[in-house]
Amino acid sequence: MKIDPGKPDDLSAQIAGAIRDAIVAGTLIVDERLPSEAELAEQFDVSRSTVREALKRLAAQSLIRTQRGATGGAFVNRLSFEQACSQQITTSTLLLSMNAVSFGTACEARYALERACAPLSAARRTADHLATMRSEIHRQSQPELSDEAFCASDVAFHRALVDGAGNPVLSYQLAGAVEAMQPLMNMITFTARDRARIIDLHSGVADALEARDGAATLAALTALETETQALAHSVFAARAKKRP
Amino acid sequence: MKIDPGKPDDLSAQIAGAIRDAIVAGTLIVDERLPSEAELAEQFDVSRSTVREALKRLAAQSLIRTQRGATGGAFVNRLSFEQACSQQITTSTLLLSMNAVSFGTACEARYALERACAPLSAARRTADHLATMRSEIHRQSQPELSDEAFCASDVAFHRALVDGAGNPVLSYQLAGAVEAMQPLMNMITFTARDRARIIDLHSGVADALEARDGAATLAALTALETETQALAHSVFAARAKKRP
DNA sequence: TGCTTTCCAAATGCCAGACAATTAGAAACC
DNA sequence: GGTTTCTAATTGTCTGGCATTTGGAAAGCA
Repeated sequence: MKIDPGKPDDLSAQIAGAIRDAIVAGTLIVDERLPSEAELAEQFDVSRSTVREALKRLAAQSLIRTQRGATGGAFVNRLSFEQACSQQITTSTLLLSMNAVSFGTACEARYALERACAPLSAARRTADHLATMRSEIHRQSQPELSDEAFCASDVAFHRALVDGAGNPVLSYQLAGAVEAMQPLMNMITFTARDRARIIDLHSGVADALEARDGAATLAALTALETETQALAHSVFAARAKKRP
Repeated sequence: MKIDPGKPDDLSAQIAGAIRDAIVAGTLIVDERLPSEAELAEQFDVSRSTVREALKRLAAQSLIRTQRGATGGAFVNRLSFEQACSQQITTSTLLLSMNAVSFGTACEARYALERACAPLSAARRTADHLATMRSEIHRQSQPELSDEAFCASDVAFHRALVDGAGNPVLSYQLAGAVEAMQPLMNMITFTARDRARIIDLHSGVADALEARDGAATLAALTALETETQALAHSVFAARAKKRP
C-alpha cells in the first residue's frame, strides 16, 4: 500500500484512497483492524494528523468505524443496507436540489423505477407490506394532515411498495429516488380534491397488489404518475402566472 | 449552526453534521465560501485540527472543495451527476461484496431497473446510443477478448441503453446497479458458446431499440436476464461440484 | 496612464509534541 | 475465587509552528 506518485491530491486524500482500494480489493476484510494511527503515520511517513484526516474521510463514507481504548482502533466496517441507503438519500437529495432537476424528470425517473419492481412486488408482497400501505392510505385521508405529513406518508406508502419486492438491492436503490422526491413534492400545496384523487389512485395500487396482479399494478402506477405530473404542472403554471 | 448537546459523537462528526445540514437546508448555497478554518474553530470553540477533520469528512462526500492561497478556503460544491455516480458505484460495489448478496438477487435487481427505462430508451435513444451499442457488440465478438474486457464491454453496452432514456436521474441511479454487478460477473468464465448466445441477445436488444419498439426491448431484456441467470447457475453449480 | 514586477498577507497543508479520555486486560488484593 | 486497582494502548483534542500556495496590492518603470 503506497502513495506519493505525481500527487495532485492531498496526502490525506491519497492515503484514504490507498486504504479504500485495499478494502474494495479485499486486501482488508470486514472487521479487520487497521494499524494504529501512529503505525500508519510511520508506514506512510506522515504525521498522525494527516493519518487522522485520511481516516475521517473513510469514516464519512462508513468504510471504517473507530473505537477508543486499549483494544481500540479503526476497523473495516461492514457496510449495511441501511447505511448505504441513508448515504444514497443524502446524495440524491442534494443532486436534485443543486442541479435544478425539473419535477418532471425526477418524477419520471421515480415512477419508471417503481414500475420496475411492481411485478415482483405483486408476486412477493407479504400481508405486512399491504397492511402498511393500507394504513398509510388511511392516514392520508385525515383532513387535518399537513402537506408535509401527507408527503411523508406518501413516501412511506411507496417504500412499502418497493420493499414488497423482497429484493434488498432494489429497495436500497429505490429509497434514494423516492426520498429525494419529497422536497420537490413538499413545494406543492394539495387541495382536498387533489388529495382525494391521489388517495383513490393509491387504493388502486393497493388493490392490484392485494390481487397479486402485476399488470394492474403497473397500470395503477402509470395512472398515479400521470395524475402527479398533471397536478404538478397545474400548480407550477398557476405559480408562474401569479409571479411572472 | 450549533453543536455539543449530549454528544455521543466526535466533535468533528458533529461539526460536519451541522455544516452538512446547512448545505442540505440551503442555508449555505452552491459556491458559497465557508469561513476559514481559524474562524470556524473560533465559532465552534474547538481547535483547528478538529475543524479540519470535519472538513475532510465533508470533502469525502464531495460536499465541499478546498482551495489554497489568499482567496482560498472551503466552498460548497455543486454535486455533479458524475461525482454522485462514482460515489454510488463505490457504495454499491462494496455493499454487494460485503453482504454476500447472491448473484441472483443482484441480477434480478439490475434487470428490473433496466426494464424500467427500456420504453423510454426505445422512444428517445439517439443514433449515437445505438452506434455505441452496436460497436460494443462488435467488440464482444472478438475471440481474443479477455473475460474482464468482455464484462467491461457488457457494462458499456448496458450504460448506453440506460443513457438512451435521456433522463439523467435514471442514468445516475442505474449506473450503480450496472457497475456493481461487474465484479460478480467477472467471477464467471465464459465459453465461446456462452458469448455467442449473449451477443445474440444483445443484438436482439439493439434491434428492438433501433425499431423503437418498447415491448420488444422489454422482451429482449427479459430473455437476456433469463440466459444470464441460467448461465450463472450452471457455472456456480459446476464449481460447487468441483470443490464441495 | 498602462504595464510589469515585486512583495505581502491570507489561507490551506503538514508537522511535532503534549495531554485528556477511554477501555480492556493484567496485577494486586482480600 | 472474586473484586478492586493499576497500567498500557489507543483515539480525541489542543497548541503552536512552519511550509506552500495564491490572489491582489504596492512599487517600479515606460
